[in-house]
Amino acid sequence: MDEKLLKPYDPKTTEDRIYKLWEDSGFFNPDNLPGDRKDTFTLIMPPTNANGSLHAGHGLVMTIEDIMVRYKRMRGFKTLWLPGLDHAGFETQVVYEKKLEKEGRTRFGMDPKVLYKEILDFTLTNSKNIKSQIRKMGASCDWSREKFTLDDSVIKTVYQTFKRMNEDGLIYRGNRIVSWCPKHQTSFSDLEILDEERIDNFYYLKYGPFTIATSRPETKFGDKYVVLHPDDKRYSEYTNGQKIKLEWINGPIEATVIKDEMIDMEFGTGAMTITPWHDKADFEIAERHNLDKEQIIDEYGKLLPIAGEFAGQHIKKARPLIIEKLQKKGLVEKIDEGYKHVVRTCYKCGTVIEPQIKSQWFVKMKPLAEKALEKINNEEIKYVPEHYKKITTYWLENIMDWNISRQIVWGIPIPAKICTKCDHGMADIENKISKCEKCGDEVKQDGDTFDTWFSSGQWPYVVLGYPDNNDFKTFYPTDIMETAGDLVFFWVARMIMLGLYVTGKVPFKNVYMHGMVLDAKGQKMSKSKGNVIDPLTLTEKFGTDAFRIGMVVGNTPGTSLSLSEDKIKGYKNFANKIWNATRFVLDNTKNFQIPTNPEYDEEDKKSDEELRVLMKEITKEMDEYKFYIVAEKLYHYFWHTFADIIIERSKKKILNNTNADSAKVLLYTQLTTLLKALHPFIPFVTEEIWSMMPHSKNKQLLMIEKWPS
RNA sequence: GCGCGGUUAGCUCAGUUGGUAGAGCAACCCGUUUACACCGGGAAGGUCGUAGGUUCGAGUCCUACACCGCGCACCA
Repeated sequence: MDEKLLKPYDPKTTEDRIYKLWEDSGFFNPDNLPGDRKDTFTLIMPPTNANGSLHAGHGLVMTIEDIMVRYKRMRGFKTLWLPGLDHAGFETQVVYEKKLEKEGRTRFGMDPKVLYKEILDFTLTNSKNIKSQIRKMGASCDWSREKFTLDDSVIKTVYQTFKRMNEDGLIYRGNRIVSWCPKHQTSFSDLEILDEERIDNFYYLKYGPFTIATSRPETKFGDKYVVLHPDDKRYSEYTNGQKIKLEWINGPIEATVIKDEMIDMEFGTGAMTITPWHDKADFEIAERHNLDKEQIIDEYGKLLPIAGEFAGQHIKKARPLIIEKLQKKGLVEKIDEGYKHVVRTCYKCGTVIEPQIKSQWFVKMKPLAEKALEKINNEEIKYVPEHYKKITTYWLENIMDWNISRQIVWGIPIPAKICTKCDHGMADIENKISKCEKCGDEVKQDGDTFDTWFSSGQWPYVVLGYPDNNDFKTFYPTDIMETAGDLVFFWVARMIMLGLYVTGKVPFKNVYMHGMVLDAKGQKMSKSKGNVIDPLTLTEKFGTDAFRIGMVVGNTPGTSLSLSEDKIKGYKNFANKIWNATRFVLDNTKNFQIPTNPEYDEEDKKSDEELRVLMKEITKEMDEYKFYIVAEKLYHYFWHTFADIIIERSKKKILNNTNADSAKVLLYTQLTTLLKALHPFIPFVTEEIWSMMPHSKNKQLLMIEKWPS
């Protein structure tokens, strides 16, 4: 017997060695797998953010996905798990900005090329670290196919898609309201914006014969349209287009009456003035009635010359001063304190979003969403857990156009030229256009980059080498997309839409969403709270196997998981239990030939049957992604049936030599079966034990053994 | 405002088509039996959020409500 077995199981001296064994075997690459494997199983790893180190959420991703992959590999599938790293556009830029800040620098004013190079170096350095951490988790992914979201091949395909969408009329450039973050100096899509409930003052201001209500008096300088509902009897004397002279913040103005059904007669006074440059709803009214639009607030949140004496002031500081002036002029009717409303903020820094009109690239989403809805509704894509289907279809049914321009350097440059005179935008992936195709004037390169999700939304077919690569033909559509629940719109829905648009096929047949990893008290982990659990500290302490099985037991898809050290510790004991049980089994089956047709006594026969039944159940549950229940059942069976009953029972039989052979056969075959079944969950300890089994000399790695269904 | 999820043993959570409530951890008692004290044996612990309804029978289905968490929304 192997001498290692005489001591307790030691993950530290085992895991790296075993991982190397796997990696050197080449079996992570589906092309090298033994046997005739007709059916493929493909899983694309969500590209890991390369800007930091592995956190608990990554630990969960690697665990669940590796379980899926190892199981399918053992089931005889030609199994591909394709790893990738994410440059993570805006996310990384924010991380890097913080670094710059610490060094007393700022990205503004920096040469974009220098900044880009710096972030690239930073990312590449960190990515080495990330990759070794992924290996630590035991991930059996095919490193030979690894991709980075800024690889040339990725950019090439993304450009092709942009060009094609543009030709198909799915992309347009235009002056539209965008969500602008005054701190980060970039626009966002609607998904990067958070709604935050706030309590503010609500001001009732006299606007000629009307009273208007607003929470943002600082936007009102240019308001020259008053909008009323056509059916509002209170205002029936006023007609659409009617001019009214009135005294306003900085002097007399002429206002125009607009009748629009969008007005809610119940709200405020039923009369509203509009600021089309800084409010989406107002913008739409202005578009409908073809009204003037004027910028009041600049990109940094400061008032423009139209604000007169307030010009140059930051809106936050100006607001009370403006109210003071209005009060002096007798234009404030009343102020409601404690007005509860929703403010939109930047999801990264919490700064209040200032809507601005900007000329940027937008994707027309309706036609894309309709195709996606069809495939989801007819179950060509299935969701686990199912309720994500409802969430997705609701979002798709109410989809808004997607702003894909970002004013940051860290990303894929938008391949387009912009006319310096008429602002016409032209897709130009070959960099050939030198004159505006509309007015013939000079053009300049679009300085913006793509929203990072525009490229990662194309990930499944991009990484497989669409359209000509063999991998694309073999492995696409992929089988499952496993990712965090909060990416259901950001990423999953967009992959479906873009995948259908570009390849005509769904990018994956199943979506499996896992929940968030919370701390032991069920609170969100955050650096400021100081409750962040580092998965690598846990694997260091208890072993990767213990961490992995601790992550899945009782963790149903979609729901968040509370992670505690005690739980992981319990599974460290489990790994050791298996280790010790193996010692007993091997000790007692020394020099014993396992017969091909074993004869069991009555109770052993029952036990043999019991495990077969269990394996049938488990196999079904594995196919239904119920890893949480399989892990628990295996744990329970191993400990409380195999160890507590079968091993204990065998002691007497072997000692008294009554039905000893039956006992020995049962011990050996059950251990063998259980090692295989446990392997996807706790790959290291099972592989290590496998190598010490007497049959192992001529045998292959456990990772490619046949699953005992 | 609309929607989604949750509410089951002290804690974390399971509970597949409705048929006498489960696991892990913690706590309690006993025990060093030749794989393992990173152990074994035993016992304890829940009117399944509330109120109705359907049913022979409801943790499970229906309806309201409460609380927690989350998402969506152009109410100035």
